[in-house]
Amino acid sequence: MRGIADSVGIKGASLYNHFGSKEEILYAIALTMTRVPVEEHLVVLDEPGSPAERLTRLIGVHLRHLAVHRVEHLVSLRELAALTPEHRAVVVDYRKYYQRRVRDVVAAGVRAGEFHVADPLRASVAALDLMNGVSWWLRDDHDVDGLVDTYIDYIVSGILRHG
Amino acid sequence: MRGIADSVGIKGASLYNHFGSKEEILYAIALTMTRVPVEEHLVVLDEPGSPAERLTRLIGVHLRHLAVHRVEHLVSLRELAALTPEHRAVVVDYRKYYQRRVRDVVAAGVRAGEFHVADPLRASVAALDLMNGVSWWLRDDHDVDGLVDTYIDYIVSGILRHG
DNA sequence: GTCTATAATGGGATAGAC
DNA sequence: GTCTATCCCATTATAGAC
Repeated sequence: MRGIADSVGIKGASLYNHFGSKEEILYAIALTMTRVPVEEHLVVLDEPGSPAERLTRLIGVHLRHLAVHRVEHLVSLRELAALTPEHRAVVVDYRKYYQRRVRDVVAAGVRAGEFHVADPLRASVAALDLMNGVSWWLRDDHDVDGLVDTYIDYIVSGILRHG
Repeated sequence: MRGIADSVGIKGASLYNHFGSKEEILYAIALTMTRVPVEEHLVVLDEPGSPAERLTRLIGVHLRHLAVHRVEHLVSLRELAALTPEHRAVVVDYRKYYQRRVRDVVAAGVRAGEFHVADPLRASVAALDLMNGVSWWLRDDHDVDGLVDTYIDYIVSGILRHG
């Protein structure tokens, strides 16, 4: 709490004018980091285009969001266990839904003959692990555009064998 | 500490007959989880065979080790920040060395015309992220043999474009 | 809304009996 | 080598002045 307060330029005790508890702060971070992707990223999966085109767009928005909110992403993962069971369930549900939608577009690509994997769920888990792994080592001086292009290639052309 | 003691069937205070501090326990876990892969896995990179063959064997031993020591793997990642600077440096150095050796075999594969990636370092980071991501969701009832085959395919044929 | 001061809590660590 | 009892201290949280 003191660290958070320091970074905002106030004392630890003053945080309690804005949040009821530490858990509430962690929940706010974790909730934002899972709800925003569901509400704002997944729309690209409903736009026109082939599964490969739609997944490609999702990889872009996913990685760019992660690049901007790297620390919050790590916090929401690390502190998931510190949430109340109720709050944790909300976050986990958002994550599961996101995962499911990625799996669905992979499965659609397989049905359309664009992708060639035996197990769409496993491939979508791998794709998300690959993307989320970026948050462990990304630095501000990295070229995000190049990163996005490379990871689209790794996932779409690589893991999913498109084209 | 009390949780660890419970799982061993003794009281928390009795742990101090075996370890001097909590940090010492965490260091023992983290050190084992980084030194063992360096000392025991990397030998497969020195055995005969093409880069693709040697990397394929490394993926196998890496994932099987991770499947057996899933919890320790997560602990050593999560508690890295809890180590003393000296201990953390040792662990980080082992990890960097492992990473470097994987990059080297990827680079060798590129030079040999087996792999087709623009940046061997980035590809090796992706490959390791992909493998290590498994520890977040692997369960005891998963088929590790099938997992290994799939991930070899994702990495070697997928990301690295072999064959 | 922020501050200082302080309470309350939880968990790492120690002492000493057995 | 394990136990109970306790200490210690960092951290979360509250009280009340300004």
